[in-house]
Amino acid sequence: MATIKDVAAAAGVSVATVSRVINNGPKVSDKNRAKVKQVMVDLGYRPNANARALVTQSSPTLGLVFSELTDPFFATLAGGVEKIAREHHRQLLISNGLVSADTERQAIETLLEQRCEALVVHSKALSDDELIAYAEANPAMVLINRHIPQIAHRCVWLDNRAGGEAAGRYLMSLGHQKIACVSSRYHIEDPQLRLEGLQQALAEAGQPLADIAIEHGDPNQTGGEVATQNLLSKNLGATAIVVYNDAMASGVISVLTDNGYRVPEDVSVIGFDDVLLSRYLRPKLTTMRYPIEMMAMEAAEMALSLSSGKTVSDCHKYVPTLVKRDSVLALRD
Amino acid sequence: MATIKDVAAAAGVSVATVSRVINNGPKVSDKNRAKVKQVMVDLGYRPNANARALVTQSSPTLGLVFSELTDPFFATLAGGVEKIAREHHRQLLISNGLVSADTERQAIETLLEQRCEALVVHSKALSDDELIAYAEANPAMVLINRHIPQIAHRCVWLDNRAGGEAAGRYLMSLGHQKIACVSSRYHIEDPQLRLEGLQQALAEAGQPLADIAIEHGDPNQTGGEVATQNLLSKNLGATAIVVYNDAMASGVISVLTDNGYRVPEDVSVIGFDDVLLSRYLRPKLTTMRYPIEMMAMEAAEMALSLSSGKTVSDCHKYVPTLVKRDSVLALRD
DNA sequence: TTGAAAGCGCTACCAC
DNA sequence: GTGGTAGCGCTTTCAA
Repeated sequence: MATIKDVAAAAGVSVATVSRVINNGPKVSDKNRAKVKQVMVDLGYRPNANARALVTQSSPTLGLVFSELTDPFFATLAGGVEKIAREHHRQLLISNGLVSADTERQAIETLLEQRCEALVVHSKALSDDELIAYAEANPAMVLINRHIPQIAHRCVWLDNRAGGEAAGRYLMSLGHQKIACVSSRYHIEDPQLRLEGLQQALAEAGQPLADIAIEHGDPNQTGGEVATQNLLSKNLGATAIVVYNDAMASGVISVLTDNGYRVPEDVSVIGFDDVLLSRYLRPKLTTMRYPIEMMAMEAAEMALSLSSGKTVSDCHKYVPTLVKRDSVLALRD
Repeated sequence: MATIKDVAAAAGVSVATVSRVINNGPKVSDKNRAKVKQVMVDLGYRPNANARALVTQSSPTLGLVFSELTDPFFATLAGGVEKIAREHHRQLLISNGLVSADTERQAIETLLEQRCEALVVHSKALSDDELIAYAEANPAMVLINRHIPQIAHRCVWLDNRAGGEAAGRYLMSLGHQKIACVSSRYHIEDPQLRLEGLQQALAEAGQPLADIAIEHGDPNQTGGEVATQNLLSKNLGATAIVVYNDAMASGVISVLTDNGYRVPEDVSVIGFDDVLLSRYLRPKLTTMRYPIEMMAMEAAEMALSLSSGKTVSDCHKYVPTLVKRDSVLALRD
């Protein structure tokens, strides 16, 4: 592959001049500029990004650590980050953290070795302390979907508890009194927070959630199916079910339907996330919207701002909003 | 950030020795090795990947050019590539081609500037000639979802035509005679090929697809809905509909249901792709499986093999397979 | 087993 | 406007 020297030699100018042309620098005669450009094309010259990064001490690259590209939720997250990277003409480097502490650490380290100028990290496995240390050592690193008070200004997060509360309040406002919950033991804190929010809302209204009304499952369709079967066998007589996420909710609806319950006429179901899926389900799923794409975009913008030395505001909390579709029925007006 | 010189100085050895330790090279005394390792930790030293890439003339990086992360189909593609990259301890660099010739070219150029050691490219907008030129200039570049005869050994592709044929044959084998098709004008050739396959299968059986039975729409749920409304207004009396992809099929089913047609009792529907969605739909969607993850994994493996000078076999054609679920009814046994 | 030094391709400074 | 050149952080000879 041709180097800058080859171009300089072929064009009969110095490497300095070629460099100026590459970088659209000033002070190059039109004649030389044209000539150099022509030679670059003829030789198929392509500047070496690594050499550039080495000498400028930074590469126009945005690193992203997260887990499962295949999961629609994470795909949307990645899509948001990619969009911002593209707008800013930055390369996107992706490392999978696999939701394990070792792998997440490894993923961050690799990206740091690449000298990415900015970093968006989705970490659920690393400790607060370790992330704080990373954040302090790397000014252009932003956390997404995580809230650590000491570095709050570097965290873009969702108030899961408020989401759980809102779901509970909404159902109660429609007259639901017997409410059940399909939660998850997914090894992150989100399910627990959503459940706590729900419990608090119900407790405040004097109709607390019975322990027996809570069922756990894997955070996917099958998990929702299994949990619902368990729930049904308890014969609770719930009129509404609050579910950890939309994927589980699809399983919930499926098992309810198979067992002769109509949704929402007999049982209302409310999901969480508002991934694409929720619009494909029948009935269309009422759910708490997790504005993950918007959050990912903000995280990426923040990281890029920080890398250029700008300061950012110190609160990036998002609150889930209710998306009313067809899976919840009003028991009264 | 500490450099190799800092480490060498602090450890009282030369940079050459430090380099040997970094690369697990031989010929370093245990004493020095331990000492250097300790110093690296103390200083928070992290090798500069750019400097390394510069001197070794290659970086352990796999580049991927494709379009929409958010689309489940592409997310699965990216997931497959990511998996292989991870297994081989390669970084993943992603560039969005946006299905436009200029952007796709730009995306490839950027990746080439990074001196990626291998490249997987999903291009629908660039011409055969241009891609052939790229492939010849870059031995470790592999195309996915595209078949160019001159560089067939570098193409991992799906026989869309065979998929259309198989769908048609299947429906006819179940006794369907009035078959309609919801296709797409998406600016790539896939829809056309699938339609041609279908037409051929029907023609061979002497029951050709009427022009009037073909409706086009955007390749998404809404497109499927609109196309189906148009189809219904023609009053064709079709007993089965072959749809371009699963997302459209969801729209097809939805409009059919809203208009009082039961699926599959009144009308059978068959999709294409077998994305996650097809299992969430009710009825579960019968569809032609596009083994995109497997294909993406093969493409990534191939690119990596090529980059290390290995040769690869010269045929990487995949054929869609029928996945029987619940949206197709047999009119006879 | 160790170190000195050349050089990867480029940018940016300084001199002209 | 232009060119010479130091040096970014690292690997890899070659000598010792």
